[in-house]
Amino acid sequence: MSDVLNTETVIRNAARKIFTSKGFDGTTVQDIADEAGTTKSMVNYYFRSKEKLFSSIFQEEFQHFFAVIATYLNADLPLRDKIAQIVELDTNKFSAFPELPVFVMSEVNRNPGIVLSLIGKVSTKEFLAVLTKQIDAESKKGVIKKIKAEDLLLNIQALTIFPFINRPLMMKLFNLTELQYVHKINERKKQIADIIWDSIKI
Amino acid sequence: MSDVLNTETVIRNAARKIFTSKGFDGTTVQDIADEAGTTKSMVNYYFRSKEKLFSSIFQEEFQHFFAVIATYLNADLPLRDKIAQIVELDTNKFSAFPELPVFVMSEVNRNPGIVLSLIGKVSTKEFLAVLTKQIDAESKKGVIKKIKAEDLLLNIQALTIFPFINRPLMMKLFNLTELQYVHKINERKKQIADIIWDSIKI
DNA sequence: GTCTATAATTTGATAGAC
DNA sequence: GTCTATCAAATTATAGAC
Repeated sequence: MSDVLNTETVIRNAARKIFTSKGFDGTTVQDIADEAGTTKSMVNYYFRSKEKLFSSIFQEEFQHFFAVIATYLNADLPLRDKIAQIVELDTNKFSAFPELPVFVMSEVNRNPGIVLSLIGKVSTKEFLAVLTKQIDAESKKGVIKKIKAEDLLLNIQALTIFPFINRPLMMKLFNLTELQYVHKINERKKQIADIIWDSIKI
Repeated sequence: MSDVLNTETVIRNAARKIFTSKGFDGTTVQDIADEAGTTKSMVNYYFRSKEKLFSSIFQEEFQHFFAVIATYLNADLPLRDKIAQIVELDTNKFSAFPELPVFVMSEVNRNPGIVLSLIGKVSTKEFLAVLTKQIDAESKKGVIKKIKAEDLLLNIQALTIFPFINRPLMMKLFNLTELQYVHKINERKKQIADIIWDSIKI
């Protein structure tokens, strides 16, 4: 592994940084070239257009966004542990990449034409099949209520992700320092898992 | 009341429509002029600059965004009813103005320099004082757990608002029609109130 | 107040020398 | 592959006629 990255990689890394922090509309090719220490021509030479470069970056980030859930949704764990696991790992991921939720959510709403076509067939039926079966089994045993897997997932994501989207407002309105914000995010791991479990247990 | 609106109002309404749907970065003065059926010159004549016009619109929308909570947070209602009331009214509001959550959340993250200065002193201490006292009283009676008012509010907002931000993804990944989406949003009113109440009741 | 014209920059993208 | 130069279009904003 060389320490010197080739130009294409340098540009890609610069583009990821700028796009994820300023969005497609707020980013110029010049911004990316400056961040990469090169020229607009080089950006267009390697990626043909701003939109193609953006698409490439978004696709990566979107997969990153769903990576934890996609991996652990079908794990062989009791439901309660699975919920706690997903909340824990997603919180850690978004703490490491705090701009990821805003990036995905903003672009999906602001530039659906560019973005939604990239998402393609995630075939949600399969995506949720194992979890649905698990809920079915545990609800027949009378351990939990009968709920839709997609609703369970929506509530987990809402409670986990919203604070990352709401962060500037939370810090402003609740007068939080960066440290207090991070502390609250970590405290929430257990709280969220409890809220979700309480909402489905019998 | 005349049916004919003056130019300033027409421009303001056009600006609200374009800004809330495309954001500050995605909007041009020309877009607004076209929507208003006038010229760029007129937009700048009345509002001096794109940024000043945006600030004016954002301030209005931000107040709109918090209107329900600000009104009902200190209402004289049992906590359980108050929670249900806020979820119900906020859901109705965001159903009528579906772009409001994305607008506020995106701009707060993408253009904090323009936006956060407009929010000013909402003096959260006062904002939450009554609710905090109410929680204190009911928790001393042993009816509910002892929680921070700000955390309760955060969870209510997360569960209520997130589906409006996540809407394009939900519709795509869960294969929902517009009608099914609206139906789910309305079903969630009771579900959210129950989730929140279950999470704090003893 | 409203318009046309235009200034001054910036944008995304390409041409062409090396 | 990398650069400079350049294009055509678009951008925010202003000047000035009416």
